[in-house]
Amino acid sequence: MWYPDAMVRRSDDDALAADWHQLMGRYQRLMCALDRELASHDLTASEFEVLQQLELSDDCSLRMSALAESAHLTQSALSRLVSRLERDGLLERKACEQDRRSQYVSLTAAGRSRYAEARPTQRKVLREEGSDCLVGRAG
Amino acid sequence: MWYPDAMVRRSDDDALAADWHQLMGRYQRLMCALDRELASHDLTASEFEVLQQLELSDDCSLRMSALAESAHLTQSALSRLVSRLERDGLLERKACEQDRRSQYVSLTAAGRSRYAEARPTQRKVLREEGSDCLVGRAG
DNA sequence: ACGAGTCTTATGCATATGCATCTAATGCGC
DNA sequence: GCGCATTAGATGCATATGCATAAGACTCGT
Repeated sequence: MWYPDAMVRRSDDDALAADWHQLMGRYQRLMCALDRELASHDLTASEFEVLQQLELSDDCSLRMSALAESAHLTQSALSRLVSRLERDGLLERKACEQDRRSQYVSLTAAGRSRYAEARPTQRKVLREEGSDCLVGRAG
Repeated sequence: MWYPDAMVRRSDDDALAADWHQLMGRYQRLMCALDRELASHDLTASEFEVLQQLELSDDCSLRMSALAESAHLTQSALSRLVSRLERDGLLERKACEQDRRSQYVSLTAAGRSRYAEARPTQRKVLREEGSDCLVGRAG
């Protein structure tokens, strides 16, 4: 069945809006719970995510832009977040030889162990708060 | 197959984490796009959501607590958000007769028309940015 | 009727975030 | 080699947010 551009079927749009509404709900609930619980490890959910992406990377090291991409953060948000974690000794910036505009970010030993400590907490929250809204959606 | 509490199957936890990672990505991308586009109507995505929940309510009026719940916002976030929209004349607080702790929030005419103006923009963003990560997930 | 406990909303404070912009470095055409 | 466009990352600024708490209103037991 066909519809002109200017008259997209109302129900399609509304289904999309309903999905988005649901997505917001899941995100807010999980994000708040994670921030609250991870606070005991002095980490926010975003910070944890950055540590995790580094841990999962080949040599625990990524370029800023790649890290921003994989942690779903803005370039500016990542820049500041990395500054915080660097100040706390959890990771370090290293200049890139090939392109002196770029920086490599890598986990320190402290960063790896902080991540190891925090991971069970994060997983517990995901199990407790997210089992009804995450499981089976990995596709 | 059975696993002791302290040793939940690694793959289950990791699947949950992968789902959460994906959820974050979808949320961030859509939220940013919505904020950017809705700015042309002087609205944030959260503000739009509040207007929408009011519009969808029976008499365009809800108690603060109910509104916070249905818009997926913290009580404090909603309180300030409502103050902003009230200052802009898009909605108004009304005292509740039965319980003088409570407030009713209701759309003004300006609020309803602002919502009507903004909705096509929001729907357009959902269609363009969200078609690949929302459709079919309404359940 | 009084007081303890609960609920509803507002607010002080600290902070994370996005956008716009800036600087420095790189690449590309000529 | 020299400009010009592009790219990487840092930062000024304004703002939205969460947590903790405050203040006022309600409830219920005694």
